[in-house]
Amino acid sequence: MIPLADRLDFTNEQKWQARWEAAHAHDFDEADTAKPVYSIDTPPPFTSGDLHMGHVLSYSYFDFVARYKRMRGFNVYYPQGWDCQGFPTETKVEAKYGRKPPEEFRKLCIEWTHACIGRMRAQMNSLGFSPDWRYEYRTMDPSYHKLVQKSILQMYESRQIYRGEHPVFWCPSCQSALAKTDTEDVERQTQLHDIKFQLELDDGKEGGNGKGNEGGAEGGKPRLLDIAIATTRPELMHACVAVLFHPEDARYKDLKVKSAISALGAKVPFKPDADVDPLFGSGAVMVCTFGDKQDVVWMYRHKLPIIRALDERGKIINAPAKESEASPSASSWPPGLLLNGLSIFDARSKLLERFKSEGKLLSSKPLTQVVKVHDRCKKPIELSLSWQWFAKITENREKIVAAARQMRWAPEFAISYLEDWANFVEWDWVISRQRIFGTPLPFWYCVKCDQTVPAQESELPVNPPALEKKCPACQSSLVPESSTCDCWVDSSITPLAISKWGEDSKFFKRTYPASLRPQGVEIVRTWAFYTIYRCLELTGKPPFGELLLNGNVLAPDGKKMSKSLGNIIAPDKLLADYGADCIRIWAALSGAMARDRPFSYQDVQYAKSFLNKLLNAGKLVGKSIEGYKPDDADEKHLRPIDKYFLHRLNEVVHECAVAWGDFEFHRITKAVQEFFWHEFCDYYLEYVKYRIYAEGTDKETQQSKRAAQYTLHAVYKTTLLLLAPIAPHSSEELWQMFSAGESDFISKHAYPTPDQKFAHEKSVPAGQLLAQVISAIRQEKASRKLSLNSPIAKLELVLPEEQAAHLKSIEDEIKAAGRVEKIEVKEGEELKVVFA
RNA sequence: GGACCCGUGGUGGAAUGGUUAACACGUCUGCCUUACACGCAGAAGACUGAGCGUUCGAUUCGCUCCGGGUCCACCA
Repeated sequence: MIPLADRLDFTNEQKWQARWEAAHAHDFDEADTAKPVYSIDTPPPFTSGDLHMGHVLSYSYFDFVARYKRMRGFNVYYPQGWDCQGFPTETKVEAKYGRKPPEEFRKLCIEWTHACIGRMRAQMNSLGFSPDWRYEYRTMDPSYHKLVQKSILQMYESRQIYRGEHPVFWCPSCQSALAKTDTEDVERQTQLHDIKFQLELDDGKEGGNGKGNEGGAEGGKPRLLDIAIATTRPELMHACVAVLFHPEDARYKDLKVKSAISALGAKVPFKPDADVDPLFGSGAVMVCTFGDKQDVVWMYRHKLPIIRALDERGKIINAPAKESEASPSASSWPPGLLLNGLSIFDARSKLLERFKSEGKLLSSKPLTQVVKVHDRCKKPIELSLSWQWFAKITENREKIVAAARQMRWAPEFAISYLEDWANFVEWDWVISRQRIFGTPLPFWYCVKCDQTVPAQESELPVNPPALEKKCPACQSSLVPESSTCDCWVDSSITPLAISKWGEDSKFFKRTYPASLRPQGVEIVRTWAFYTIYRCLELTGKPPFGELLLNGNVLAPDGKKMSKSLGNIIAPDKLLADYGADCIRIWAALSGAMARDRPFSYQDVQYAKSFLNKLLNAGKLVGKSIEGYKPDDADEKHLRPIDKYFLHRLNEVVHECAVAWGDFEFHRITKAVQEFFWHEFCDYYLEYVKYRIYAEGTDKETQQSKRAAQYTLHAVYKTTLLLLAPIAPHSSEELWQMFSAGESDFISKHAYPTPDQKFAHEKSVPAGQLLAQVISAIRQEKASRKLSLNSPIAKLELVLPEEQAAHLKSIEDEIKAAGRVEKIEVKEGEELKVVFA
């Protein structure tokens, strides 16, 4: 018997982590082709340098699963990667080193990221996570770039990826494209102007003077109807490409309109659209390219033409420079109105003045609106057209949803996030970013031939700006693509990366699709959606069997953890205060899936108490079974109460088996804890002490002792096995009591499964009666303020006849655990104890 | 504004179409009983967010409302 520590000592955890690593206890066994493979497509965390509690929660989840599956005989493939590239790193590196040329900057980003990974990997190890680090990957590695580029080329080949013009956020002041994260919302005061447009009606009637008065009948002109259009951006008027109204708007829905005529005389379509707010202004809205994001939505939806209204400096362009150049659709551009080259502000006042003089400015009133500004320069941003790369998600939405439905989602409702997104998505996925620290897009362009030249597969990984190329057709120099991939392009092929897609077909066949994809519920629309799409396109097969979704960890106050609120819980601090197993038990107890839960110190504290209990009970059990070798022959001498506890143990084993199937970690933990602590420790250990401590050498005493040892051994050992995936360090430490040596890890043993031989249904009434009697005695002692070990000379036990039948089999336990010398039974309605 | 999730003793959270609704923390009262005071025993504390409906019966099913959260969109 290896001596156990007096107190819970979680510094032992590092010892076990080192031993597991040295013994390769969690390695995927590539050579073993007999065992079924269970592969986990773990989320590569963004390499910020620190794990947060959300990571701790979700990574604990699938570490439980990995450890459990290993114990169930699976060959578990559990790699861990890192999502390295992206804007936050660029920001931090720039803040530290300032702006640098791209190559140098990228090197600094890589260096920075390696340092971050080092810290995060150490944190993962101290939490006892058990990935197979031999398969570690980083999205910034050349080998990963190669894979991403290969996937891009294949999707380009199959026409899933194309280049097109697309509006992006643009800062006219800094002259740079921005990601959404570069923007912030600012509330400001502006003017809302009602401007007169006209509708050209096509209802057989004829209009008169074009002023909208009905019923006139002069000449063959179409009838015109005046309407008001509300806008805060009159300077974009020349880019007006449509006027929309709500389909149920009674003012417009029954009109037969040929076209709308803008205040600048352009004829544009007049169409219904459900996104128009009929209560705003006149209920008619002009669509310009691009006043705001809604305009972009409408532009795609109604296939409207694009007129660039502003250049990269935010100056007006594409308005007629001379009167003779009035746009073709404008039947009557106002004479002398020259806007090109003016700033937004100047153009606006010039136009408003003009409209006012023409009577087209119907009203102006103040409006509070929220505008997007560049977070650095605080200047309002514009949407600007630029060449970008796209992936065709809109035409594949049904396919993606169908594939998602083939997978099992835990919990089920989480699939609705994906379905909603698929139904809602308005335009294709923009996969290019004008950033430096990202996977380069492997393309060149020939300006002369107007053609796109993809990289050769043999050239991968490739950074186009670093490789000069000639056009295969005309031999002129190609222009390299300098954009990089959106980070989701990298992470949406993790199931392919880990399964060595395109490199090792045998390995791929064994590990793809991944058995499990664990992830946060908030990235179903991105990570899950894009992964399903891309992997489906690239392999023809859905990427995973089931998905396990986790929610977010909130601060103890129920709010989102944030630096500004100062309510962040740091994993390192918790680790120092409680150790990994307590944190893991906390995670298991937070197991309400895909739901947010506040962090709870109570849970960690409770976990600590429980592990302490487990240790102390282990000391008693260890002492009690010292020198005992389990022997099935002892089963013959089991007392009814032994059978009852083996029966209960078996029920708990069964409950755990069911709960594992549903990833209900809290049920597993709760079931084991309650049984072990409040049944086994609080009752059984007290029942058997008299047998364990018995000195008698007679056969009967020895048999009874051995039967108790048999039961203690079975319950304690099984409990450790049940907990091993959740609290691996503590169970490993305590397992030494049963183990053959240091390399006999608990994780190498089979997870308990229900065993019919322990199903002692008949022992249940006696077991329950004993608990009731002991509880009644304790209650009586408490009410008399007696200590629990105070002896009772004579106990009067009142109980109904049907219960009395079971009394005989538990009399010894009542006497021993209750310190009762003599029992006198009386018949009565309900159970009662009297101290005589 | 849209979709989804949640609303149970002071706190965190289980469970079930049917007698007194787990468990933990906290509180109160005893007890240092030879594994454990990070413990043991006992006690108090909940009309299960509000209102309808289905049902013999609902906390559990349906609807409405109120409150909280997450993701998305955000306004001419």
